[in-house]
Amino acid sequence: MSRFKTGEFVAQPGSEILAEGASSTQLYTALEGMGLRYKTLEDGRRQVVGFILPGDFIGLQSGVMGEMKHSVEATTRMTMCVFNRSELWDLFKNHPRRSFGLTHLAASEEFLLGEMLSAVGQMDGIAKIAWVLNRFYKRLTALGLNENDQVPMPYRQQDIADAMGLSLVHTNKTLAKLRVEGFATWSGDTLTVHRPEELAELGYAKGVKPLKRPLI
Amino acid sequence: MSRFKTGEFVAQPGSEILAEGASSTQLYTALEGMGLRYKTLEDGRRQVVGFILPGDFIGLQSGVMGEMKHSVEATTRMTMCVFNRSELWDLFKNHPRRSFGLTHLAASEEFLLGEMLSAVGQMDGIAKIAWVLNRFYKRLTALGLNENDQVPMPYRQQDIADAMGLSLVHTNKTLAKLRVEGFATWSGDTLTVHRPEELAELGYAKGVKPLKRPLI
DNA sequence: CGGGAAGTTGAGCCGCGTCAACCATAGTGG
DNA sequence: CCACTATGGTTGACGCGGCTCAACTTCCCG
Repeated sequence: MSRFKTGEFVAQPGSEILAEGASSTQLYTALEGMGLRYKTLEDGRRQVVGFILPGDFIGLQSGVMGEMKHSVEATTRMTMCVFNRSELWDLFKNHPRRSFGLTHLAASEEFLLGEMLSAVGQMDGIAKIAWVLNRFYKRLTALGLNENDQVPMPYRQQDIADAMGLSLVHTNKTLAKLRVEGFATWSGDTLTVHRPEELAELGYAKGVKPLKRPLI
Repeated sequence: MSRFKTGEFVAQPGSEILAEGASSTQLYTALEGMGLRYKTLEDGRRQVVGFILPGDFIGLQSGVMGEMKHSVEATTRMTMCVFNRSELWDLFKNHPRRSFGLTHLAASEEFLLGEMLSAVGQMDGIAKIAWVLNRFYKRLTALGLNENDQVPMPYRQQDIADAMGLSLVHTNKTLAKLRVEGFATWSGDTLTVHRPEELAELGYAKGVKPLKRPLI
């Protein structure tokens, strides 16, 4: 895969990596740091459509559909691996396994979005918050970033609110509820989960397994 | 593409084509009729994650990830084109254009889900309903199924409610509002849109263009 | 020490969910 | 041919979860 790598790129916290509507000629894989995918509505509201963790691919839509359908922003400092879009073709022509992996990746994204849609559409406030915290905890644990039930959580409450379709105020109050009830504590940029099982149950997510993704 | 076709399949209205969790060895393309994609939560609630129209691909997740992440149900009688999963490999190995098209398709699905998530997460009741009706109207018009501002609409109100995260009752009342205000009338299995522009505006969807998809 | 960004908390209201009838249509069996 | 039933649509009453507004508190960073 290193054949395709054309360089590394470092994004500063708060900077926009790809803009909705842009047709970038570059694609990225996140190596370190965390980011956000979001869509902006005409009245300024924002829907967060995904959290970017190390290993995630960025810009597939642009590569395959010609333009990005959401923006991508670095939350922490991020280092990324850069590819050129033109190499996508080479990949499809000469590396069927890799291109299959890419499709797998797209299907996985679709799966994640479907899960999120179910949460946003069907759950009440407390379940939504429990659901994201749990999903986060599981993904980061799978990445080996869990130390003593603590995982990094560099986002703002507003990001979680925009992800789950709740107001900032209500998100805050719901987090407080989870805290005093002893399920999980999110303070500063670390999330501590005290009772993983019960948190997962609150988020109706007993059966969700971590995704295994083929290397790319 | 006909090389890959292994047959045709007809599904009766109300029947389940693929079940969540199933690892089918068959993939389908819808030729005629309409269907639903949905996820079922543990407490029985349902989130509709997509409407299937002629030309849509069914079972990509199963083909590429090993199992379906949502169920698929025929709403009307549907006729579908059937492929075998094993042929997916052949496609990736020997038909880069086709496999690229498949990835494009997966990315398009992801895009649609993102749009839907934004609507469900950020809009209020009337905007949500206006948004789906408008999306439906546009997609069906693009398929040439529009006659005199009328398009087929074989779904139940419950399906729309489950798609937009609203209760059946509130969906019904909101539809009534759109009807008396003269935006759109949905009666029986036809949807009549009287003022497309204003309906679209209600749904914050001025800028949404129909997707062009490469043939598969 | 001043200013801006994020988090916290209370008050008050309303959109939407739930409950509960009731109506319309179509298919079924006696 | 007509009760009987099932499915889907319609409408009103009422309560609550979550939104908005608004103040206040940290905590940085210059």
